Amino acid sequence: MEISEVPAPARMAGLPSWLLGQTAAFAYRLVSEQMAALNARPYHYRLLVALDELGPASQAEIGRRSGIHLSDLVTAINELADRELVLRAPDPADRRRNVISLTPAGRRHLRQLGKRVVRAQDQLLAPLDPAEREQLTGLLGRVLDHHVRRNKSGS
Amino acid sequence: MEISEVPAPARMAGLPSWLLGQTAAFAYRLVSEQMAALNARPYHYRLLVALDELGPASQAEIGRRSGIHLSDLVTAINELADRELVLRAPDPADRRRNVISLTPAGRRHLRQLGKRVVRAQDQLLAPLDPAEREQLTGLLGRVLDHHVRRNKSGS
DNA sequence: CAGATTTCAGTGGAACTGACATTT
DNA sequence: CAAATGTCAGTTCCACTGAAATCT
Repeated sequence: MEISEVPAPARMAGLPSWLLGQTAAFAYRLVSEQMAALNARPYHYRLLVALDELGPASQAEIGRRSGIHLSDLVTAINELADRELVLRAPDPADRRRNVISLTPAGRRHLRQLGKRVVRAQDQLLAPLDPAEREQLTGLLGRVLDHHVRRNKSGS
Repeated sequence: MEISEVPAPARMAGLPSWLLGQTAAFAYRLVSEQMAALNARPYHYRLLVALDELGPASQAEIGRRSGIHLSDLVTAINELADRELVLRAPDPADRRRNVISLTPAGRRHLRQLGKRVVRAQDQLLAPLDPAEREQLTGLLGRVLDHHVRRNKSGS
């Protein structure tokens, strides 16, 4: 991901959708770079966070919580299970299910990733002071909320 | 693109990078949907805007201006040339080059796309009043600027 | 049987890499 | 020859579809 050096065609530069896309790309890259140092991908962090908040859970539950597609979850869990950061065990109570749980190593990994995510946020928002950072997250949160609610009812 | 219904795991919901990614995804989808009605993709709009600002230009120039990768440009121009929205002609002055130019139909197409892009922005920012919209674009612009400048020198 | 869960194979767009031929 | 240009084939990542097997 080298990302266009943004010659900023005049007509694009003012478009919120374009600004969002470009900024999100930088954000994603910063986070990815931080993760890569621990051989991790953003999906791993999202998954581990969801798992940490849920406790041992089925893949379907993790999918709903993390927003990761079920088919992608399979892959991500495979990757994490191979490194013994999570454990995948059949649920004796419901044999359709796998119960996924964090291992101690997984918990450590999550903490390391967390630190790096924070670092990436700081790099991302470097030009903004704390008040402005809150303004930005506040505005984004409201926009996002609006669309999330619309989509929930629509599905 | 159905997009996760965003169950907003607590630890993600506050992360600017996550908010940006999610919001950008909605923005991208809104723009894409608007374009799809005219059998167009976002790449087409970016390309046509660049071309309109440049006037007849080589593919390399369009790539630099639009931020679209040269190899992707080939495809996008093929698609637009097939519909006679742009014209690809060899440059007599430099036979390595193709000169790409807008046809009248391409210009009309661009105007139609422009209207739809505006509509998408409005859908995107629906929950914000005009002052807040400016705040958001202002903050995003500053963040983006910071990273663009960093990357320009670094390449 | 409907419905949920897990898995797998595959699609599509965006962005990129690498190689190549051609021309300046 | 180095550099620029255009083309093509292929890769990676995210997000998603569709289908199947298994189980409640």
